[in-house]
Amino acid sequence: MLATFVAQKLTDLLMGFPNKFNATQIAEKWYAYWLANNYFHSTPDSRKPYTIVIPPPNVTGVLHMGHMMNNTLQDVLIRRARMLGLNACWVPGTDHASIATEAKVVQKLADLGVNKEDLSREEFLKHAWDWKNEHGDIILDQLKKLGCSCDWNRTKFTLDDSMTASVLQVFVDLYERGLIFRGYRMVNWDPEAQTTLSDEEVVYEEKKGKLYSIEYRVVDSNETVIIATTRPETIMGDTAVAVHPGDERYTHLHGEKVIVPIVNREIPIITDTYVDVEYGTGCLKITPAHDENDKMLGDKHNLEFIDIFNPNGTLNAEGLHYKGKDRFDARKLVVAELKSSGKLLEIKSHTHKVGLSERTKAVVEPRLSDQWFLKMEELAKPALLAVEDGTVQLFPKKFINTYRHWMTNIRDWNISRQLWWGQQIPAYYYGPGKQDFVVAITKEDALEKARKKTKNPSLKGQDLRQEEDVLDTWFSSWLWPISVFDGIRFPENEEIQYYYPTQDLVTGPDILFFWVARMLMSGYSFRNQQPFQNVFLTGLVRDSQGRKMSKQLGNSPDTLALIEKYGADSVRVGLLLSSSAGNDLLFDESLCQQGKNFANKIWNAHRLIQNWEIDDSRPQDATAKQTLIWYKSKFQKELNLVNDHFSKYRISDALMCIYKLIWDDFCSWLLELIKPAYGIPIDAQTHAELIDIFENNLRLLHPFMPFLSEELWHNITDRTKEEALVVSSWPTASEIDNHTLSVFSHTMEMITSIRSIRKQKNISTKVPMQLLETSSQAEYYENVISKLANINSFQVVTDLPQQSLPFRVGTAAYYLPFSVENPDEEIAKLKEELNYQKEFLVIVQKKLSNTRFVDNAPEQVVKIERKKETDTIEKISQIEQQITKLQR
RNA sequence: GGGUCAUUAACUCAGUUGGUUCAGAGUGUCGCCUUGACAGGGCGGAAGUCACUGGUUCGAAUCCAGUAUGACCCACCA
Repeated sequence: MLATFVAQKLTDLLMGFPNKFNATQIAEKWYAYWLANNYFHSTPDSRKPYTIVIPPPNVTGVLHMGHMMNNTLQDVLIRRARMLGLNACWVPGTDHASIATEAKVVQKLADLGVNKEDLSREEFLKHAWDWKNEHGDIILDQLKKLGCSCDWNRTKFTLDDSMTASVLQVFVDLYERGLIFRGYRMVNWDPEAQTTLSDEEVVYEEKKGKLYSIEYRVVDSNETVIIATTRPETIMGDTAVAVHPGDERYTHLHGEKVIVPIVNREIPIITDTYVDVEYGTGCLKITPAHDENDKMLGDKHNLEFIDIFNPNGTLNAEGLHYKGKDRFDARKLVVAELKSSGKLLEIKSHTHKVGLSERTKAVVEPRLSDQWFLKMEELAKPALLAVEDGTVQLFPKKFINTYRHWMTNIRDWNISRQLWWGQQIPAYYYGPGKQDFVVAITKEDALEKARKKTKNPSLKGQDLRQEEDVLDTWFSSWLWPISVFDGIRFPENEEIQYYYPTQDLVTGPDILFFWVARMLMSGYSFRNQQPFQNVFLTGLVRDSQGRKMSKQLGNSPDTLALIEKYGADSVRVGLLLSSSAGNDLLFDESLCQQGKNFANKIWNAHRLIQNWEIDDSRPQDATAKQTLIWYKSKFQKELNLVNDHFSKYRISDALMCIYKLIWDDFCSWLLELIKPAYGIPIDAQTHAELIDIFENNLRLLHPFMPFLSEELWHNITDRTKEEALVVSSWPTASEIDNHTLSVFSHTMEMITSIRSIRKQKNISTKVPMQLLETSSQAEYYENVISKLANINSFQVVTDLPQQSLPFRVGTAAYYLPFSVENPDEEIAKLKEELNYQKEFLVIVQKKLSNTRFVDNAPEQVVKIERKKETDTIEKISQIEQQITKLQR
């Protein structure tokens, strides 16, 4: 026994194809080969382009599950497009991610004992670029491990000179169109990164907090009013107390003043219908500098604005003796002071939503400040229309509603950030304050403009001060599909004309507004055309318990370890098997195992084909010939399905079709039928056709499992053919032989039924099969049944055998002549089935005797019902005969 | 508070215009098999009141209304 085993293993080794393979080796080998042959590189030519721009991952990023999902999908699409003969171009790149990267660099410097404040802008940026040059390509290298076939020669970075040039051009252009302006507004302030954030960069989380009731004494009176607040530390910034004008409890206090505790400032009681009478005491403190709604009231009632915070979230001089304390420490201290002075009446627990900075997780502070804004309303119009009229299609469609809602309620975009890592805003101040400025791409242009504007030709370069702020990261990425082809600086260049608009965009719904919507706006604004035709929105990758993957929970698998363990092909399959468009996917590692099993199955099928001994002199085996004819049609049928799935972005359905085609139809049916008896060589004709078929399987498989398919493509034969699978062609559709398909399918069902009876009755010998000559019959392939169901003869009989085991496929009845050991049991079974059929007949006949059905239902449907009726009657008669036989 | 989507087998999900014997797939599970590609395998089986309640219809997993549960989006009341 051991000897045979060892002999087998030796044979394997000699043949060069052991029953296992090294996925990592294969991946490295072929990725290098593809790169060496420049297969991923695209230049404009006479073919139709198929373009995808990658959603640029942050340079700070490492490959997480979301990236893997996303980029696998893009790679599947781009590889298939390449095989379809399109000029496939996948533009890769990274995003400079200003806040995230700056935070990383600040942290790194801090670890070295260096404060950002001690560095000049230039010195800091040098550190930042060093960091980028060292770490920026990590994620791109990881994408290569996954097999992504990006055109790496085109790799872009949102802070590249060419990209920055586009950004500046756009800024100046929008400014000149009157869409960019400076404004003193309430913005979201991240006290940790010490910058503003756009509304989209604020994430709200439900937090348990406290609601404090504080007593304010009315001036020259013993009366008090009670206000409720979640932020008692902001009382230093209070400049009014508001009540509803119709609230009778406070009518007598209109026009009076109250004293703010601790600061002892007198502030007016104002009336405004904004105040909710029902809520709390109906009395509201107003802190115009630290709350959006309070600012609105402050503007309306001409209230004083008192800003009590420093940019880092500590209190400034307005905070009196709490000056320098952090806002949360100050809160505790203020509460303590109020408590000791008896002004604090009540503390209730209270859950409310708190805005957090998406990048730093710091609690966002509403803060009044001078910032740059972009007016969005006009820009949004064509972008909304494009989605509504179908010029741009969203998959899945459900996102259209969300999109519309956002686009019709769009607010101005705060585009300035108080950071250094990013594009510095090209605005130049020439006066003492920030009132007088010009906007220009270069300092020279700015100087010229400033001279004209001031009518002062002696103005010098050093009189200009460039705006310190940089632009929001998204202000460069919203131009991505245009700027990667230099389409803004050089609108007529060949590249942009050829590649734009791109075809598909694959990204997560979380950046639908951040990015997708804005790209649409910039596309229409700067090229009068949509930037892409289809947007495929993937779901979130969750863990098997449905939880979001996050660092805190530690439930996000190490992606590189997964690739290492299962191989990139298997991980891709694992991800894709469970990813329907737009729905979140619950990732379980077992899916990768399933992918690996599939890879192994294919590997071994190839090994079988490869190791067969071939006999040139033998004529083609009839069963094999028959089976090959069937498989070719089956393949065509599935190919059509796969193409259809692709057109609807049902990528996992497409993969499942291929999975079943290869595993079930190819391996379980075709190979089993073609396989000659042990020791007999295969005929050359069959083998050659088999290789053709296997190659076609590999073509279908390639977009999903690029590495393994490429490896087998080169292993399987040395005939002349396309040089590599990656640049070979996707199978083309051809005729389907429906007759063969249906006969084969009937045959397969018969085989399954016979096997089932064999299992039940524990029959392992060869048996004959009988059928009544009077019975209606379907076509089937005897040789196939003989081989796979161990049937040795097919007898047509005039009378039902006395003792037999019947089975039925459709309406065709067949019998295995066996003595029935326990007729009663069989009769009982048959009677049960008889009852079912009779009941079914009643239902069908009831339907058919209903004139409303016959009159209203489409003819085809009625016809089908009539067929059901005749079929069922025939079945009933068969079963009754079988019962009668057994009863004798 | 406003809105969107979902709920189908143990799990993850399909189910297209309401109509095919429509209740499906993959995984898992159970039983049997195993020296000739693959135990990461083969063969066969079991498994669901389509969330619930009504309605429309000749006919509902599918359409409508309501309820429950969950997810997400938007806006936020101190």
